[in-house]
Order: sequence, then C-alpha cells, then structure tokens
Amino acid sequence: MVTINDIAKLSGVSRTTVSRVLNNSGYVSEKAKKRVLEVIKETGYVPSEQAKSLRTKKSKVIGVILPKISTETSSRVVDGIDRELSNHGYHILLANANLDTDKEIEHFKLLQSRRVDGIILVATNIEDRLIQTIKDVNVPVVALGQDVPGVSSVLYDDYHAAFDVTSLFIKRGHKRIGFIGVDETDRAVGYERKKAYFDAMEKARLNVDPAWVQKGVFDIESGEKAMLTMLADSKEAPTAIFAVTDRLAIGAMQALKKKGIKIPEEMSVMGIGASDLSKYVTPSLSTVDYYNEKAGTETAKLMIEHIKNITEMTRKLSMSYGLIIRDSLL
Amino acid sequence: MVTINDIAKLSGVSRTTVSRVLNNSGYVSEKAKKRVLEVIKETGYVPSEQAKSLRTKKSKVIGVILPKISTETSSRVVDGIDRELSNHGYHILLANANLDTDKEIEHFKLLQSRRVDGIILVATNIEDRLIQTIKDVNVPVVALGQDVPGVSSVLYDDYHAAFDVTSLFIKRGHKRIGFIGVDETDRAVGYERKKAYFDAMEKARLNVDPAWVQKGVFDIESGEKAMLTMLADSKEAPTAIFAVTDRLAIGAMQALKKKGIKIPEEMSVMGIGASDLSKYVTPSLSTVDYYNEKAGTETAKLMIEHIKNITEMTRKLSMSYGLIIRDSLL
DNA sequence: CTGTTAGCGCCTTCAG
DNA sequence: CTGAAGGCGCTAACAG
Repeated sequence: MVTINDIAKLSGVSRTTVSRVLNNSGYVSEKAKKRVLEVIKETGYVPSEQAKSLRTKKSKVIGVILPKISTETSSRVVDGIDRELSNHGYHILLANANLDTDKEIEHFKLLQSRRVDGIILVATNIEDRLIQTIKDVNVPVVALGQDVPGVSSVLYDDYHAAFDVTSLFIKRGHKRIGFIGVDETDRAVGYERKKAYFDAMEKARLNVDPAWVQKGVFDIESGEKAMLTMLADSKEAPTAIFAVTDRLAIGAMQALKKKGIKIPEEMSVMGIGASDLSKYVTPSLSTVDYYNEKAGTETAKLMIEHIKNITEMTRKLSMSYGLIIRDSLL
Repeated sequence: MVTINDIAKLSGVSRTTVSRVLNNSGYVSEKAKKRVLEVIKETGYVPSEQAKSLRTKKSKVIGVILPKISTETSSRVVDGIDRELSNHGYHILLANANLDTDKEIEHFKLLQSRRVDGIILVATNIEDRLIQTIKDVNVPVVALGQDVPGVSSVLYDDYHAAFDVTSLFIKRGHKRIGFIGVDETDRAVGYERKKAYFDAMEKARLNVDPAWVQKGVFDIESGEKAMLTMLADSKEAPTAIFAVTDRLAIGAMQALKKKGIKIPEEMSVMGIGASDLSKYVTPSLSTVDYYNEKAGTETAKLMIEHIKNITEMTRKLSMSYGLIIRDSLL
C-alpha cells in the first residue's frame, strides 16, 4: 500500500507538500504540484481517510441505526439520508437493531468506537436505558420517527394524520369505525395514532365499541387476525376500518375478502404509509403518505447542521403528510 | 475524549497492559486487569477502532455498493449481508451507485480510501471500465447478481429459472407465449433470461412472433406499456406472458385489466422476484423466488473467506431458486 | 507478568 | 513557497 511518504520521496518533496496538494491548502508551486500529481497518478495512490481521521478527529461517517433493514420505510429513509449526506462527502455506516433495544444500545457503543461524526437513530420504542445511552454518547444524535427527549428529532405528524383519517371516515358518514393499532410502547405509531382516533370519535360524539379496537404487530397476518377478532366480537360490525399501517390494513382486507365482505361497499379501509403494496392491491388502498425519503433527507440536514454548529440547540421538526384517496374508501 | 493513555495513567499501568486487557491478549495479572476494567468503566472509555485499524491494517468494515438503495431486492440482500457480517464483527459502509457506472467506479475509490477490508458489489451492468477498476482495487471484491470476470461472484441461476418459467407455460399447453424483458446490457436479467426464453420456445418447436418480445425498464409503468404494445402489434395475441421482473409483470397485469382481458382465463402471467407485491396483487402473481437474503448471506460468507484466506481463488457460486405458483397462472 | 520503544499514515504548527 | 518535528490512539515486538 503506497503512502504519502512514498509519494513524497518519488516526487522529491516533503510529506507536507504532498499533503498540501492533496488538500489544496497553503502555497505550493505549480511545478511541485504538477510533479506530485503525476506521481500520484502513476502509483495509484489513494490517501487513507483513516489516518486522516485519526489526525483531524472527523471521520465523515454517520452511523444509521435501523430497527430493521428490510423494510420499505427503512429503505426509503436510508435513501433520503444518503442523498443528502453524500452531497457533503459523508458515508453511511449501517447498524441493524433488529427490533431489539439491547442491540440498539450496543450499536451506539460500536458506532462510537468507530468514531462516527454523528448517529441517526430511526426510532421505534424509546426506553429509559436508550435515552441514557444517548446522553452518554459524545457525538450528535438525531432521531427520526419518535420524539426522543433531549435529542433533535424529525417527526411524522402522527396525531394529525390519524385524526384526519378518522375524520375523513366521519365526514363520509361513517358512524361505526374500527381501529387496528399496535402496542403503545411505540409512542408514535401505537399511542399517538390511537389517541387521535379516540379524540376524533369523541369530538364527533361517536361511540366506540371496545371490540372495534384491535391490536396487531406490524405484519399482514396480524392485521388479518385483528380484523377477524373484531368481526367476531363486536355486537354491531363497523363500516370502516382505520389500520395504523398499510400492512395491517391489507391484512384486514384479506380477512374481509375471505369473509365475503365487499370493500368498499360494505367496509371502507384506510392505512398509513403509502406503501407500494397499497397502490396495487385490489381494491387499491387509501392511505397517508409520510414522505419517508424527505424525512430522511431532513434528518440528514439536521445532522449536518449539528455537526457544523456545535452550539446548536435540540430541535424538533414536524413533517407534513398527504392523504391518498383510493378505491378502498366509500 | 478519553484515550488509552488516560486509562493507563489512571490505573497506574502502561498502555501496553491496557491494550492487553482490551484485547484479552497476553498475560495480565488479575489485579491489574481488575483495576484497568474499573477505570474503563468509570471513565466510559471507548477504544478507537480508527487508531486500531491504522495500526492493524484491518478496519472490520465492508463496503457495499448498491445499484439503488430503495429497492426490495437491495434491502433483502443488504439484510442478508449484514446478518452474516455482524456475526463476525464487521460493519457495512453503504454506497449508492444510483444506476450510474461512473458513480460505481467512484465508490470503489472512496471505499478504498476508507480502507474497507472488502467490497461487495451488487451488480447490474458490467462495463470494461468497471472491470478495470476492480482489478486496480487492492481489497477483495465479491460480486452479487452478475458474473464479473476475475471476481468471485454469487449468481442467480437466471438461465434455468427463466427456462423453467417458459417451460411451465408450455407444459400447461400454452403455445403463444409473450416475453417482457429489459435491456441486454444487463447480462443476467436482460440477456440470460431472454436467451432461456428463446431456447425453451425453440426446444418445444414453438414460434415466436417478434411482437411478442417486448422490453421495459424495471418499473411497473414500463411493463404496462410493453404489454399494450404487444397487444397492439401482434397478429395473434399470446395466451401467456413471462415478464423478467415482478414489477414488469404487474405492469402487464394492469394493462390487461384495463383492456378487460381476464387473468388467468385469457392470459397467464408470471414474473421473477417473489416480491411482496406479487403475493397481494389480484390475482396473485406466480413468480420465482431468488432467495435474495440468502444470496446476501452467501456473498458475505464468500467475502469473509477471501479476507481470511488471501490465497483463495476466485469462485462462482450459483444460487438455487424456487417457483411459486399462484393464481395468475392457468 | 509488564513496560519501553517504535511506528501505522496523515495533518499542523512553526521555522525557515 | 517548503520542510522538520510532533502527535492523533493504538498495537506489536522485544526486553526485562
């Protein structure tokens, strides 16, 4: 592996001069510069970012902790993050928490040991241990998807999105509206969206049969199961279903189809996420676009601001969203 | 930032000893070890992998060059790669080529400058410049998805998969079979699959109307367009469509639906990829599972072998695949 | 069992 | 305009 020293020797100058042409800093004579550049090309020399980082204390790498890699949301978000970061010469170091808080915490340590310049946490459940870990970390942390105390966060407007969905059903004349949520330990998806549903119902003075409120776990199967339970347990079946996730909604649709219940004639369905799936299921699923890629980009921007300006205070950024009305809705 | 020197001083030993307890190497007295561990805990010291790498010439980071981040295949593959790599203490440094060969080449340089221990290339089009770049790189390279000359590669069995799909149609009595492909510069997806289609047709002594062979560009819209063109141009419409990609197939299905052509009664359709989408479109799409995650894992394994054993020769690994028969097929 | 010494490849004062 | 010297944080002989 050829180093800066080799280049220096071969071009008959000192390392310092080589370093200068490498970084375009300070004065270097045209002649020296030309010679150095030649030698670099001949040797195929590639400067070591490692050594540079050790010296400059900047790695130009951002760690990204994902709850799960193979997810539509994750890949959109990462895409958005990378889009912004790569513009500034940063690279992404991936860390997959696989929905395990222990691993999440461990990754903070690992990323720190690799001296990343910042850590982006695509967040799900926020436990105290996690918050503590984040506090102990000595690089900027920005969260995406959950409001993490003391940490700059990019947030989806879960409450208003969910409120709007419920209200949309109500405006269209639905009185009995079912809800399929997830565990409330997920504050954004579990708690906020559910609260909004209840608030919207209450505001419209609509009753909620407890059987109308079911819970799943982020996959299609559990949506199907939740729907079946709802159908079986409720005295009077709902005429509309709000699932907090597209996959949950699609699961519900599957259940409905199997039961011979027509969508949207007998049951309207809405999800959240604007997944690819939502567009191509039959009937096409009405949903909410959370602009994940944009969210990723914004998160990256925030991160860069934090890196550049150390005195930056913690900020909370709320993303907008867009309702997508399709055939699953009457 | 506390360093190994601080730990040494605080615990009254030399850096060497600290290093020894850190790496569990050599002899350290229980007493010294205990003291050092205490101090480390107190100070929250996290060793710098950077400095370590500079010294050991191993970064424990693998660069992964993706043709596109936000893709179902990509995320599955990355998931598989990470699963294996993380078991060995490696991290993934992401690089998005965004379908641009220039960027791909540039990423090889960038990853090299970051001194990654290896580079996994999730490949699409293989140009000579690329091959040259790979040759110049001085770390192990493993390709996934395309057979890159001189480079260990994990390959999908495109030829046989496509042959099987076509043969399946034939076995079920179809005589007029349409094909929607992609540009042949993509050797695996464009060339191999097309060749297999023609070979299977020829083997069965079946004619191919040139209008039955169309081309798209990996997205649903182009599949729709290709289907429409096929329908318009062919003297006798096919009774079955083989699209080299699920998205292309789904596009074709869209076109068919709009034209009022019933699937599968009037037209059978098959794709490749076993995408999520394929399972939930109506009718559900028959397809081929390429086991992307497994492919990722295998690629990572190959990479690790290469890293550990420098004298390893270049290997080609062919993945198996599985046909998934669903409702789109008569 | 432990410390000394010598760098890994680079940047950055500080003198010329 | 250029070079010498020092050091980033760590590991790896080599002596004790």
